[in-house]
Order: sequence, then C-alpha cells, then structure tokens
Amino acid sequence: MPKSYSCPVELTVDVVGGRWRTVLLAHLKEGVHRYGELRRLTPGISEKMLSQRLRELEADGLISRKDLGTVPPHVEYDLTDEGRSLTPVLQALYDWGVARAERTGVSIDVP
Amino acid sequence: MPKSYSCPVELTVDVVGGRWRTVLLAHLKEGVHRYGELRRLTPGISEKMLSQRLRELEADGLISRKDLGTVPPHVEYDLTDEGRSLTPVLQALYDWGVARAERTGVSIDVP
DNA sequence: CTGAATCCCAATCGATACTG
DNA sequence: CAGTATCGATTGGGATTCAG
Repeated sequence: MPKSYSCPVELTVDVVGGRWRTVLLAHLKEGVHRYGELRRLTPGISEKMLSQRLRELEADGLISRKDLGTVPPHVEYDLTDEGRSLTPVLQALYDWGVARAERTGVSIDVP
Repeated sequence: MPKSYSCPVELTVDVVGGRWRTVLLAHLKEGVHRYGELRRLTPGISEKMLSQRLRELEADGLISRKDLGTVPPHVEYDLTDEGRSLTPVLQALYDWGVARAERTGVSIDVP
C-alpha cells in the first residue's frame, strides 16, 4: 500500500530525515566525493551505515553513483538535479546549526 | 562529556531530527495548539511519542508549555523565540515537500 | 579502496490500559 | 482532556570479518 502524508514537512522528513542522510547530502552539496572522503568527512558513521544511506539516497534519486571500475576501486558520488533541489533546505539547516552553536556555546570541529 | 559535531547540519539534525519533532514544530509554527489538537493534526503519532517529543522540544527550549490548570485540563503549546528562529528551516522543508509531492505524484491529505 | 555479510545489543516505537 | 505505565515488537546501529 502506498504511504500517505498529512503534511508536506512529513514527506520531506521521510526522505531526508534520519541521523545521516542530511549530513551526507550537505557534504555532497560541496561537490563530488568518493566513498572514502565521505567516510572521513563524517566521523562517527560506520561503513555499514554509510553504504546503506548512500544506496537509499541513490534509490530516492537524490544522488548518483559512478563506479570508475578501476583497480583499486574508485567510486564517486554526486547530487542529482533532484538532490540539488534540496539546496535551500540544506542551506537553512546549515545556517541554523551555525547560529544555534553560537547561542549554546557548542563547538563544531570540522575534520 | 559534551557532544561535539563535525558539521553544523549535524547539530541541527540532532535537535530537530527524527520522525516527529519537525512535524510538530511545523504545526506550532501556525500558532498555539493544545495537546489534543496536535494529536489530531498528526495522524499516526502515538500519545506516548507525542508526550515524549513535546517534552524534548520543551527541554531544548524550542517550545513552551502553558498549563491552564483547569478542569478538564487545558494545556497550550507554543513556539519560543528560539523555536521561531527555525522558521526558515521549517519553511524550506515545507516548500520542498510540496514540490516533491508534485514531482512524484504523492498526495498529501491534510486532516 | 569499496564495499557486502553476519552477529548482536540497545534504543525506539506502537498498542493498550489506566489515572487525576 | 492530558497525560503515564507497561509490554512486546521492531529497528537502528556498531564491530567485525571477508571479498573483488
């Protein structure tokens, strides 16, 4: 049965919600990244979660996966047009995070 | 030990992330609401989750809870100034949900 | 290097029943 | 009306191991 939503926000949360999806999208918003780069940019994520989330985002049409087929392996992830349509959302989340960090005195240590 | 973040988006997700928080904030963005109203506006949420999320949002300083102390009980929830600072985020999530629903043909049935 | 597969624990959640 | 209590089911997620 098809899922239905009672509010547009609910739909959005269903797509970009969860612990890691948004963070990964935010990193890809900065440009193409390899698997290992995303892992390094996202401390705390396990390889299992990284793989799972990337495949979900790919299935939802938000990111593209390009396997260069080389040895050693080289895989690049990028936002699709659909993913890029999230830019205002990602920017709003980013901006609020910065302001909230200042207000609450929390520090953000970029890798 | 204090939690640290590697990215502002991660902080934001930590505060407004999860299945229900954002939806509840989006409803309160429209104005003051009582417990029962929020329950009705949010089909699918259990009373347990509703209570829990409301208390978390209150603890995080995003919403206020006013108990009128009457019989029968009457409790009103509202955004605080801190909660209202999320308006751009909530609006971005809302707008993207509307557009995504159109693109994917998903319908949204407001209660 | 980029994953897939397995095991296992902890947190999360829904349903239901109950209270002031 | 506005919650709380409890229980059982489900899920998320980490650690580890292995493969191409």
